[in-house]
Amino acid sequence: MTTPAQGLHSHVLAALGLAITAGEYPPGTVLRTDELAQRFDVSRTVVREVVRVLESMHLVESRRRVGVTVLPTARWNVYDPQVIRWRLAGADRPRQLRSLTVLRSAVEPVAAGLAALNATPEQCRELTEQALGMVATSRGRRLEEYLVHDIAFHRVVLSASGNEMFARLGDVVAEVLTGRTHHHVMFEDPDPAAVTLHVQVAEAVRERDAARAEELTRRIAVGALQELDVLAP
Amino acid sequence: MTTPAQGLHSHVLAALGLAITAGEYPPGTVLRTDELAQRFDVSRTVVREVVRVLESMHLVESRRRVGVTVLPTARWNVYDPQVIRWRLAGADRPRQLRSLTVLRSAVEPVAAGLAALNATPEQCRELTEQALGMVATSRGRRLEEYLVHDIAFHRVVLSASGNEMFARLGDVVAEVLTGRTHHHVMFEDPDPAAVTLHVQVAEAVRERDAARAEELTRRIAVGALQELDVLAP
DNA sequence: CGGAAATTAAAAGTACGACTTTTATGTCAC
DNA sequence: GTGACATAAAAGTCGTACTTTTAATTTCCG
Repeated sequence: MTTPAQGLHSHVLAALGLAITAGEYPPGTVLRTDELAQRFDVSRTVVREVVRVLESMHLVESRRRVGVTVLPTARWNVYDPQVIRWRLAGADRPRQLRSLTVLRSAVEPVAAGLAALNATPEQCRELTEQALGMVATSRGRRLEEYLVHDIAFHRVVLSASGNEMFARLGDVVAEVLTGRTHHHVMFEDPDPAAVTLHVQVAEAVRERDAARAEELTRRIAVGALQELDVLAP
Repeated sequence: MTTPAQGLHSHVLAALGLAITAGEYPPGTVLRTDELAQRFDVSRTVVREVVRVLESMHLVESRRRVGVTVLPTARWNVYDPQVIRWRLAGADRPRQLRSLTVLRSAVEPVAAGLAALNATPEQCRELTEQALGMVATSRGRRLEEYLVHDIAFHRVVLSASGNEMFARLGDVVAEVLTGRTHHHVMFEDPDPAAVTLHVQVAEAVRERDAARAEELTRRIAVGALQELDVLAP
C-alpha cells in the first residue's frame, strides 16, 4: 500500500519524503542525486525535481560539492499538508497527533467565535446539518460515517470564521480526525458529551453568540486533548 | 530591489511566485513551460523545477496537454513562509497582516500558557532579557532595535511552549512584526502599555503562572489587533 | 614545521535535444 | 447529435555534455 504513483515524480517524492520524515535518514545525512537516481531507477532530472520540492519544504538542503543534506526536524515546514500526512503515516504519529491537537485547541475556539459573527445563513444551515448527522451516526459502530460529518463540521466552522489562515487549517483538522479515528481501536462510539457540544456550537453560531460558540468549542478541544491523554503515552 | 538570486532557479522562482501571489496571473491563467523558459531566458529544465516547487505550494497545477494553470487563492499553502513573504511584499499586505494577526491572537496566548509550564531556566532568562531590551529601546525613535527584541521575545515564547507547531510560527510572527513596523510610518514609539505587558509576561512565565501568562499575552494580541484597526481600512 | 596559496576533483547546476505519454479537441461516420 | 477515431499540443522523461561552485588536498614559501 504505497502511493498511487501516477508519474515517476510523485512516486519518488513520496518515497523520499516518507523516509526522511520517518527519520530513516537522520539529520546531517548526505544523499547524492546520482545515487538516488540509480536507487529509484529514474533519471537525474526526476530526482532533481524531487529534491527541489523537498528543499522547498525545508526537509533537505542541497549544496554544491556536498550533496543533499537532510535538515533537522526544527527546520521542517510542519504546516505543509504533505509533510503532515507523511508524519502521521510514520512512526511518531502519537506525538504528531498531540501537537496538532494542541494547535486545534488554540485555533478552533477563536475560529468558532468569529464564525458566530460572520457565518452566512447557508453556512449556519450546513453546520446544523452536519451536527445532526453526527448525532444520527453517533451510535452503533458507525464511526466512518460519523467521521465524515465531524470533518465537515469543523471545516465549515474554520471556513465560516472568515479568516483565511483558519480556513486553510481545514485540511489539517481533517488529517487529525482521520488519524485519530483510524488509530483508536474503533470499537466504541464517540463520546456523547462531544456530540452534544457540537450541536450546541451550531446553535450558538446560528444565534450569533460568539462567546458561547467559543467556550463550547473550547470544551470540545479540551475533551479531545483529554481523550488523547487517556489513549496515548 | 529583487532577490539576491544566487542561482537561476531562485531567481525565476522568486519572479514567478511573486507575480502569482500578487495576482498578476488570475486563477485559471495558463502558462506554458517553453514560453516561460523563453521569457526568463533559462532552460526548460530550470523552469520545470520551479514549476514543481510552485506546484508543491499549490500555487499552480501542471497538467499534460494543458499547461501550468494558476490555482485560486483558496488552494494556496498560505502557511508556507515563502508564500507569506511574497504576499506581504505584494498588494494586499494589509489584508494579509490582519489575517496573520488574528492567527497570532489565537495561538500566542495558548503558547504563553504552555511556556509558563515548560520553559527552561535559560528560556526564562532569555525572555526577561528581551523584555528588558524592549523597555530600553521603547523610547527615542529606536523602532528597529525594538523590533529585534520584540521578535526574539515572541520567538522564545513560541519555542518555550514545547509545541512544535507553535514553535514553527516564530518565522510567521517575525514576518508580521517586521511588516507591521516597516509599514506604519514609524514616527511614534511603541505603545508603552504593550511594553509593560511583555515584561509582565516574562514575569508570569518565570513564576510558572500559566493563566496569567495566557491572559497577559491575550491582551498584547488584542492590542495588536486594535492597532491594526486604527491604522488600516 | 606551519600556514597560506594554488590545484584538484567531486557534486550540483544548467543546457539541449530526442523521445514518450497523456489528453483536449477536432473530425468523420452513423 | 452522438460516439468512435485521429490529431496534435503540451508536459513528462531521459541521456549526455558542459559549467560552476567549493571542500579538500597538495604545494610552496617563511
